[in-house]
Amino acid sequence: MIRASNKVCYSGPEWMGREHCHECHFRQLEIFSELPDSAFENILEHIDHFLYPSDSVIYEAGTDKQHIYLVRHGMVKLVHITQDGAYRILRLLGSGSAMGLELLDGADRYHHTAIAIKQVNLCKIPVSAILQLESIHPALYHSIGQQLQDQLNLADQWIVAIGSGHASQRVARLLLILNEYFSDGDGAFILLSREDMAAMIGITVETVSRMIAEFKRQGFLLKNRGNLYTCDVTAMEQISRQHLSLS
Amino acid sequence: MIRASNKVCYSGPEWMGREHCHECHFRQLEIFSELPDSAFENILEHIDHFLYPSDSVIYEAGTDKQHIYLVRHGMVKLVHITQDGAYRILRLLGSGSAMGLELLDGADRYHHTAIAIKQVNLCKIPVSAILQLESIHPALYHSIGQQLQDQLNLADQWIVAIGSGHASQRVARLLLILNEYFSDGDGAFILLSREDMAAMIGITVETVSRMIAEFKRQGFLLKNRGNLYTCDVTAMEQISRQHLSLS
DNA sequence: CGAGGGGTTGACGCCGATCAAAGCTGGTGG
DNA sequence: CCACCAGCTTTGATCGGCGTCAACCCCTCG
Repeated sequence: MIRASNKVCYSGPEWMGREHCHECHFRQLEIFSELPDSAFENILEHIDHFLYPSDSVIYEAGTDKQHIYLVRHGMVKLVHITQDGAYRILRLLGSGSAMGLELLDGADRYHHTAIAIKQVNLCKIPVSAILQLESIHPALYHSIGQQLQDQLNLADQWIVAIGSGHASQRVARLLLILNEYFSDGDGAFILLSREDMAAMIGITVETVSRMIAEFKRQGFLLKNRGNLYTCDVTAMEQISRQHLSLS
Repeated sequence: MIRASNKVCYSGPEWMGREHCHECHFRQLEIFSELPDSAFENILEHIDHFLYPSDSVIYEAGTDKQHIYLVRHGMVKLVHITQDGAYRILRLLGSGSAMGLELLDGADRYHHTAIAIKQVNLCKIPVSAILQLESIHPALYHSIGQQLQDQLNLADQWIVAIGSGHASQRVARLLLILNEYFSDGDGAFILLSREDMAAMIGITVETVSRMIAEFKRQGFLLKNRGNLYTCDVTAMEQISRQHLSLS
């Protein structure tokens, strides 16, 4: 069982102010893309813009209740922690994703804990501002519905990816997901910690380590620079279908 | 690996007509509960009402594209089938749930295959009718967003339930879900086929059978009548946290 | 330089996949 | 009414993969 790591940090995020909102790509974020300029004039004053360092907690399940968050840049994990301390990563969110949408549908608390993986740049928007915007611009409903649908698709894909197969297959599927959704322009992605990978695909840290090490030895996983890696997509796709036997 | 069973039946559903809509509890279905009576006058003529027998296919991934479905009564499994024939059950839907909502958010095909488990009573509604209703009554956006949120919660719960733990724990969690969401007034629920359970929690048919048989022997799972069972919730909760060792 | 945390590797035992066979049950036809 | 059959369930035997525990390596930071 994977337990919550003690490496999380609760240090406060850096406040980036509000004046950035006018010129920022805010408007290109998915959920606002359909709205006219006029919609923002009275609403911007309520939106804060923050920078969260790696491993910092953005919100915890059951707290706050007042804001939803939009990821402008970076990478966030949504985590479920059970009473006995086991923790599972439910999904990864990147640029353009929204967090905390459950508050818009009558939930009285966050359903997950959100933790930054890479440094995260995000906007914090009061629920009341969203509700107000919705009533004036029904197009926002579409965008939020789209977000929910996207996350549902992610969750479904996750169930398929992790719900069956041997350890090598699950790790291969995880690498394919990282490659597809979280790679930079060069097709390189940050390799997560073994602990995070284990918490995502439901196997132990040691087994993840063995698989990753084996992939490296076989040349399927190559280090670029720093913690950036590229993977052999063809090989991974084959392994994701057919077990790679060690020994 | 669980393969698609050949027991599915493609026999056509029974058409129940349209005249039932006026007096039926249609209006109590979640996604329409907020609309006024007047909203339905011009829309009812487009809504069909069907009865699907057990094991019949309601729709297949990639086909039709024109309708969403509302479950009035019964039980449906949403299934994902991979190219190589492996199949997984993503979730179970009961009364009040909607299927095919992905068509409202720009998807050009169904994302899953929907198959009746028990006999299913449902309404088939053209996408165009929903879009038309939405434009007149924005309250419908709320209901559909709520549906999406509910299904996202289900998927999240599923990931937690099946993504980790020993076989006995997974079976226990599955029984708890059946008991909570799919039991009748007496707290009794239909025990699914071993094959369906296996496809849901990612283990083999034989292992599921061993666990269920053991639960019966220990008195944690009791037969009421027919295929209706009740389970010892306390025992299941304990097992769901701590492995039950055979032998 | 030592301490500490993450990653890697090894040894071992258990759990569950796999293959095989026998029991059960509901449906069909004689 | 019973024999029979097909499909599902249960049970057994075996084996491989992965969890578990432990040791060691490597890198970073104080």
